[in-house]
Amino acid sequence: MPRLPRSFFARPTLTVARELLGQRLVKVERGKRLSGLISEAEAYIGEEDLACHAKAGRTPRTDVMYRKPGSLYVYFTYGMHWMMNIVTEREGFPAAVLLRGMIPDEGIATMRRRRGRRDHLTDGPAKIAEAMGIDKRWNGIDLCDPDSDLFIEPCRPVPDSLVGAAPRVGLGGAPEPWLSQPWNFSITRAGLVKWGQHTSL
DNA sequence: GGCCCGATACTCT
DNA sequence: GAGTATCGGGCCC
Repeated sequence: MPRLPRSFFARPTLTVARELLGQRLVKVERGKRLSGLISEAEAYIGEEDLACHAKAGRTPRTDVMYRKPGSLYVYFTYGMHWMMNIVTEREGFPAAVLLRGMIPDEGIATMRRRRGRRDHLTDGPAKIAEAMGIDKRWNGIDLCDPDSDLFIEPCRPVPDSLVGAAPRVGLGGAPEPWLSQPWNFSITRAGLVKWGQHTSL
């Protein structure tokens, strides 16, 4: 199975976030594939970015952000939700892309079961993690290791005309300019239609 | 569709 | 002890 190589993630985080749109997130469970196309991704870049967890430096939680690109950073928030991020740039520099939206494709019945048969399967970061069965056990795994059961498969590129950039979501009181940086990338609603996808997004 | 709010436990101060 | 890169239910359009 083809998977995006480390060289894809070892680039500027904004580039990686933008280019992750339209790529396929795949998890193999007991030989069965769960997958979806990434529709929204958000960049967090370095200790200077005061919206980034690494603003507090290297701690037990943020340690993975300093590791090699292509590592998975999974963290827990609001007392109940897991979030998936992919580490970017060079080893030693803390940056990552948060996966915020996905168009479900393979294994939808499994995702629906995990999501309690709710309609909105993967239109939010915690929903993706729940539908894909990702929790702390997956923190630190390497998506570029040919043996890992989680990876990004190259798929259809999304043209710029179908992509929007916006401020990042849920940052609350983060100071400027970080609060307003347009570091959230998504396939627009019109773009989703053009893609022929019909989802709850 | 929208707004409001409570749940819930981990992380760092 | 405060804050949190969210979600879903209740309610009202």
